[in-house]
Amino acid sequence: MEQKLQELMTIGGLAKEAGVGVETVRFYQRKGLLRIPDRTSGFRKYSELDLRQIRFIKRIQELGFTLKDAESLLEITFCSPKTRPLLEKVCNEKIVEIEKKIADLNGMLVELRQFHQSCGCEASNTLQCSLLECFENDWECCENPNRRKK
Amino acid sequence: MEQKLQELMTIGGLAKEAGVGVETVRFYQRKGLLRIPDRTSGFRKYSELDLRQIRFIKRIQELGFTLKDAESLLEITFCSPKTRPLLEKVCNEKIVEIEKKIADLNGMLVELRQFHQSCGCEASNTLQCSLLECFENDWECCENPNRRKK
DNA sequence: CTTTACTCTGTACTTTGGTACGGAGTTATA
DNA sequence: TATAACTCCGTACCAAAGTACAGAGTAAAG
Repeated sequence: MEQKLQELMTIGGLAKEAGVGVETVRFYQRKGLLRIPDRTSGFRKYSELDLRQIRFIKRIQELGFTLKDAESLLEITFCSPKTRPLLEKVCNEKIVEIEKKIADLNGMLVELRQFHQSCGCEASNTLQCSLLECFENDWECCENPNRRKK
Repeated sequence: MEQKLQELMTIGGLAKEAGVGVETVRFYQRKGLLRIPDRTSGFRKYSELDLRQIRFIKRIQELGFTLKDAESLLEITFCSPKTRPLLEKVCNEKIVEIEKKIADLNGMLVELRQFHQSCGCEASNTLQCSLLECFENDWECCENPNRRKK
């Protein structure tokens, strides 16, 4: 553990490395997502750990989670036997959540592809159909020349 | 087209039918997402079309679009050959976006499941490892006793 | 005919995830 | 040493998508 050799970053350096704004770093600190840093003559000093943590947060965010989620994931700092029950719970919740999200997105994808094929792209050369109607008629309005199913 | 027979709804009725709040209807009107309704003695009167339109908006929203997207989709009232290129573009962008999101989430799921098995559950009786490290080390930190791969 | 339920307008407030700004102090470069 | 570039703090602001409220008018039921 050679943390003495580690040169500390200023907030601007950290922000640049992490690809976020300086204000964002301070915002994360206010939100409790970053530990309160040491200071040298008033200036915040950050270590590699803080950088990794911001990257972790950004990663979590990209996956569609909120900062609150990121916070709870960061709370699972160590998975020792003591923290395991909580950890397992949070993990399970997260897994279920992600599975649901994926299912939802797959549903959307199916619908969008249908729309793209039937209305937006290949079909409907001269045929006019309203998008509103397409939705309501399960996208059968365009492909099917004798529409008006109801 | 028997629009004369159609009995018009009041804003509350519309909102209830559409499953949204009264304020939401007025908000949509302000935003230009609903046409300006006729009035009888000051009260807004809505038709079936307005109801269908709100349902459309809600559906679009569920599919991960914003109100702005909904607006632009509503502008594409007809998918004629003329509007098709734009429509196709919007669709494609959305599809790519969703596909990327799903891929990311699947990655996350794999990671979380791995973590759950190796750290959060069966394994790691006395071993301590941080979630942060697990992420960074492609989850080899826990299963593999001789970790520190780099 | 009164009371309750609804509607009207306009403005203000909410949450999430940041951005921007003003006026001061500090550090690094020329 | 001067000057640019950075940092400090607190506050205010932004967009999205609503939600809430005050004070007024209207409509429908008993």
